[in-house]
Amino acid sequence: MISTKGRYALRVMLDLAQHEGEGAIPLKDIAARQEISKKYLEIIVRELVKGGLIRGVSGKGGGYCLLRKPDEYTVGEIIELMEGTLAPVACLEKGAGECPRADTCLTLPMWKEYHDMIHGFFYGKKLSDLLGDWSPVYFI
Amino acid sequence: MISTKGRYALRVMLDLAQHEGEGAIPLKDIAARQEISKKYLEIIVRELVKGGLIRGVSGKGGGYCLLRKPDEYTVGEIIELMEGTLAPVACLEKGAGECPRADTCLTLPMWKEYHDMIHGFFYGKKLSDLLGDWSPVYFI
DNA sequence: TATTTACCTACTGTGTCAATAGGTATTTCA
DNA sequence: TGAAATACCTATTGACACAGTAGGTAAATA
Repeated sequence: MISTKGRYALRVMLDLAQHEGEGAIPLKDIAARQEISKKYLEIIVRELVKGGLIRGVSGKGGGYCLLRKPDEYTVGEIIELMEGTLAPVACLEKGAGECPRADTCLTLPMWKEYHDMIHGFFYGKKLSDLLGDWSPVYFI
Repeated sequence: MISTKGRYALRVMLDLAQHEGEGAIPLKDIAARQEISKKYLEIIVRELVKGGLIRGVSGKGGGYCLLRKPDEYTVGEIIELMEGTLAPVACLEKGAGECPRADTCLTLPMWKEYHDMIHGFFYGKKLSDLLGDWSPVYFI
């Protein structure tokens, strides 16, 4: 299961994308639209800021805004930042030492294949791919 | 992350598959080969028995055995039995009521796609697919 | 200077994970 | 018939993460 942190973070990013160009978006508004506790969202956006995905603007008229265009974010980087890892098993985590059973483990190849698949899935999706009702731009 | 229950259950099933035709395999032997606490494995095999995947034989000379051929098990049914669900989000769990935000949720379609993908991955893999060093059968 | 916002530290209840402990029931074999 | 080996069962536990809540400080604007 993807935790609420990962799922809420994605919804925050989408909310910011939907209000792109409107300046800093206050968390209060995001919390109201998304029907998520503002207090809890504070924790989530703080991690997004620390992770370099968004920017916070203090003071009156402040809020949060994207640092890139929606098509320059992948869903993978958002989810992975919040979840810590996309690895399905500990031995595939970055920085994990080689498991002593690795040579004979019958399941490891499958976990690798699975990991590659979900990694490809999430990193192959852009934030903009999830924005549904946008006005398409036609290249003439 | 897939829990140890799911991963250990898979290894137990593979161990049983590797010793198919040798009668009941005592848990003690499986625990020794897999280097997993026998006490903890007891919990896992009990669920496998209750789930109808394996059979237990009490008494001296007893143990556990598969109820089907290794190519008649999918990895999916094993993992799903142990994990409870393969759904990545609560609103996609079997028996979950429709989320009130479902109509406007920008992320739901992606979670559905993700769910379908991992479901297909695990249910498309047979237990026998993970057995490495088997003698291939050539169809002439 | 008042207001609005982000930003920060700390705390908490709940539940799951990953086992462990200590038994009882069942079957086989000598 | 009794000892041994096995499955089967209930209960307990420590650690940790999850999903928040509470109550503040700092910064910017009008």
